[in-house]
Amino acid sequence: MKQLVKVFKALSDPNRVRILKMLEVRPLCVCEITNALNLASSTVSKHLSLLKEADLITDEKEGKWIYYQLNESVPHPFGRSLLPTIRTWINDDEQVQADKEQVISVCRDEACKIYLK
Amino acid sequence: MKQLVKVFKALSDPNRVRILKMLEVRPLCVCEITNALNLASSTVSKHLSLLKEADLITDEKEGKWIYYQLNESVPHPFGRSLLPTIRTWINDDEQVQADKEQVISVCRDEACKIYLK
DNA sequence: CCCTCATTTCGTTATTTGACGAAATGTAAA
DNA sequence: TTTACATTTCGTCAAATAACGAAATGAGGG
Repeated sequence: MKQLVKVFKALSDPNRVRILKMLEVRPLCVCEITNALNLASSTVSKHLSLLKEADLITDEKEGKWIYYQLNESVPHPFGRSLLPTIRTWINDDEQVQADKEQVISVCRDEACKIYLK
Repeated sequence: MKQLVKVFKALSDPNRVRILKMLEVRPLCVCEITNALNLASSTVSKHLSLLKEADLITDEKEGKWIYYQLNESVPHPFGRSLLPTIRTWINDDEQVQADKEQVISVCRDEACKIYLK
């Protein structure tokens, strides 16, 4: 029960859903997500840690960056069922579409400097 | 997006999950649920209205009582997908099992007076 | 070894949430 | 038409949440 509720809580914030939908495109570093969501990086970091706590995403260090991605092997049935399902949801949402297009088109190096300006 | 988040929020509280799992057994009136959860009836009423707002349950007047039940025809894909899935989840949870057993065994008329004592 | 920069942690603040009890509402039975 | 009782609404309070900026941490390049 605790774990199930943790998963639903993780999914019950629009910014975290946006993050998940962006991660459907490819793994992203914090600064790319920060750039897209237009939030403080500390806020994005918190969102990511909640998603990670719910085992919905994983992180991987790569040099200076930490890449977050959808968890390919979620240890509980909730995420194993939900992640593929969510992939089919709200793909017609304007915000989600814009987020994904940005993720596809924007150069990471630039994105990671812009938001600090 | 708003609707999806509303559904996940509705599902992100253990008492509301318990309610949904109990409703898998049969429709229930507020006092039965109140009795099982051991909360104030006003609190239960609030939980039910959130679940109803998310279109996960429906209510139906029957004399003095209002029966709540799982929504048989949820108007959005989220609930249509989630309700059957949740039915397969946390059935080994002790609390959920106890709740369901109580729902099965307890006489409604008694349940509805007991909690007011 | 410094400097830069990505990320996290911490402290603060405003808002939301979950709980309660009291009061209001509505219906059925006496 | 009272009375009883199921349910909802309202006001309040404590705890959780989401946001921020500042400071701490960690890794790479000069």
